[in-house]
Amino acid sequence: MRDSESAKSRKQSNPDGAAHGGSAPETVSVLLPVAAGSPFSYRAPEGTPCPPGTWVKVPLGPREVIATVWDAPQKGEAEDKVAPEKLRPVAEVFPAAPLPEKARRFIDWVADYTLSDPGAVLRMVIRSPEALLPPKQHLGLRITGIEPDRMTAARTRVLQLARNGLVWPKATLATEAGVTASVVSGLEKLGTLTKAPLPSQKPLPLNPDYDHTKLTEAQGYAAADLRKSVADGAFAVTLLDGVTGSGKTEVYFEAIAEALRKNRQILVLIPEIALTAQFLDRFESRFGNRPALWHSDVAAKQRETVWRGVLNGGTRVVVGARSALFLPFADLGLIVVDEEHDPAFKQEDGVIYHGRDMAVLRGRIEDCPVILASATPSIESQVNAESGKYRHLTLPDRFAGRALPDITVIDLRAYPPEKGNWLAPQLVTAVKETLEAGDQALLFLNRRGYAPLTLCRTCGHRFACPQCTAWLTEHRFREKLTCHHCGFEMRTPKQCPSCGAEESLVACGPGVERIAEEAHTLFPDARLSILSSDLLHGVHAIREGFAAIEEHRVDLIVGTQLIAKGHNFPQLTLVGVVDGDMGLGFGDLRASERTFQLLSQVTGRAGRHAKPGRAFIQTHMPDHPVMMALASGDRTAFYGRETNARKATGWPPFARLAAVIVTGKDQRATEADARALARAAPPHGNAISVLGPAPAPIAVIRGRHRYRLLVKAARSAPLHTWLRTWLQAAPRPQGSIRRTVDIDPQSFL
DNA sequence: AGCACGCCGACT
DNA sequence: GTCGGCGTGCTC
Repeated sequence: MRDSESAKSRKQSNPDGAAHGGSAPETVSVLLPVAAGSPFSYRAPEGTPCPPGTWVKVPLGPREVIATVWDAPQKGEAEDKVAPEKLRPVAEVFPAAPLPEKARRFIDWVADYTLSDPGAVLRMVIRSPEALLPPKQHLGLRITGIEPDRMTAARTRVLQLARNGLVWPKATLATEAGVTASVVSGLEKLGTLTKAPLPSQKPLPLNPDYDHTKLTEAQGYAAADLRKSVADGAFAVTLLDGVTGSGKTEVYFEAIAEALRKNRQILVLIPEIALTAQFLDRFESRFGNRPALWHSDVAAKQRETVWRGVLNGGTRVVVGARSALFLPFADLGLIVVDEEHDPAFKQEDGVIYHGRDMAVLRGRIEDCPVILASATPSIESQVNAESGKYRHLTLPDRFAGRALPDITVIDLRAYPPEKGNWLAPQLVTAVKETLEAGDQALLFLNRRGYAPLTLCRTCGHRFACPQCTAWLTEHRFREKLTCHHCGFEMRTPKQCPSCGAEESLVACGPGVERIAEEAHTLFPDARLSILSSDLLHGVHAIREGFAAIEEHRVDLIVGTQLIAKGHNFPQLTLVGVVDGDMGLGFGDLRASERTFQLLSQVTGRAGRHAKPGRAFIQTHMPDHPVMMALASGDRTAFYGRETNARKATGWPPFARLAAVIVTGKDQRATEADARALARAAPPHGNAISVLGPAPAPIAVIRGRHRYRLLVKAARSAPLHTWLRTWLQAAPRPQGSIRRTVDIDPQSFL
């Protein structure tokens, strides 16, 4: 990764943890989970030591907040001057283990790197306040030996169970005895049963040697390499690069096994929570139990258990979304980022960061190995691997010698679909053959809904979002027109709101629902399923959708990118990409890379088991380098070409970018602020250039106008220092205008 | 982040 | 005349 010049000079921790100062009242520096620049000072509680990392509750204005004692400022560092009479005392000291020094340094570095307040980063760490208190002792019931006054049939059944002498959860005892809770309560009142603490739930043991999958020679070689890296224990980044189906997961499981043997903690980051179910199954069959799970959908109670377990070290393995990076690990020994190229690792609001990059940063701070796994690495990681900055392990073959799917590009200009349809004849034939053979086929289109635009045939009225620069997408099943940027929804009207014409509205372009409609007409007997995030709500629905495919309860699947990632479908032998050009149209610097990654991934779904697979990509640009690379399977050539193009034009990873987005309600004021900001840019020679401002591609979102400045810096330039100077020197934004800095922007919307 | 203060538009 | 919208600034 990059250097962050000013972070290096930031505070080192204060190893003895003593608060500074002489005879003055003892104060502690406390970092609050609020956007407040620097830590605040509080009066230290008497008699309770508060070394850095201690979790405390402190008064803040009219309320109390949970916060963390921070390292005292070093000599020469700006000290937080606050009048002694303003000092308020720490309200409470939690008995939990302190936030480890490395986690504190991570917070400081992330704040520094992303130009955020450290408090905003701390807020991402404090995600389960309940976990700071000792776990609640759960009480159950135990038999005492006191005989009840009368015996009944119900009481006999309860006592038969309780006679084993164990402590029973009340509800379990009642259910298993087939009685109501009142029978059990009655016995408790009589003294026959008494409350007793239930044994605490220990994390399930993970056995590094539970199951040894037979590895291929290439896998074994890579696994041995990773095991050694974990055994050494030092920071090193390895790009684990293998085509879809080459068995990357089995390989990094060996690294996890090694870290388990060393009794270290392990963090596995995955891009989407929809992928967890299958991952957990594979993990369990390798290690005998499931790892802890961390993402936004995990229930509060479970989250509390995981957070506490991570802090006290009892939880060994966490699998989670990018937010898991901010868990307070006691002793992290390995980080794995699976599908490291995935755009979902980028957090786009609040503290804006890239999960993969922050994982590498955390690995460096924790001094532990980091594994980046992908079949289609990001250009960034690929370049780092080629330059020797990252170690590079390659798995060339599909597991058990299975061939990659045979990919055919369909030129839509020469072989268009029938009028009003979206599937070219060649693809229709292939689907037909596949279904007749009793196999499954997938039609992929990365667009939700029925149609991305609706217009009136009579007057030309187009349905646009009232608060965004975007057309409304028709969702025919829900009979709604919706905006995918702000969530605006309206019922699909019967008549045109502009000219009043009836039966005049037409859908333009396809979404998955429309492809499903066409597929149903073409293959009326096929069992059809649509997999799209807006039709499957929650982890369970998605899991059920996947299960239906795995168990061959559906024949033909129409899906968005939800289906592209990480799943094995044994009977799936055909993948048809409806629109291979989506995403190539915009002038986004990563358009080619993203398209190549997504289409490699989705076509890789075909034929992962005994049967060979094939894939068809419909395109208007069969000569585009991305299409040529996919058709020929020449990945190396694609990466070479893309890397050279970036180098020649001086774009990342050969330069560094930062975006400043200026947003506001008033278009003119917003544009004026963006221009003023550009004018205020300090001199910077050739190493740093400011592009823009230009209206952002989506010029209005939620009623806020958006202008964008792009800062392009040589890799050696002091980008962060320069940005800070710039933003501090620029005139304060007025009114509702906001400036957001995005370091290493990924999306150009 | 909250939360209060303070300044301008619509109305119980 | 008030109610309440949001812009602004502060919290040790």
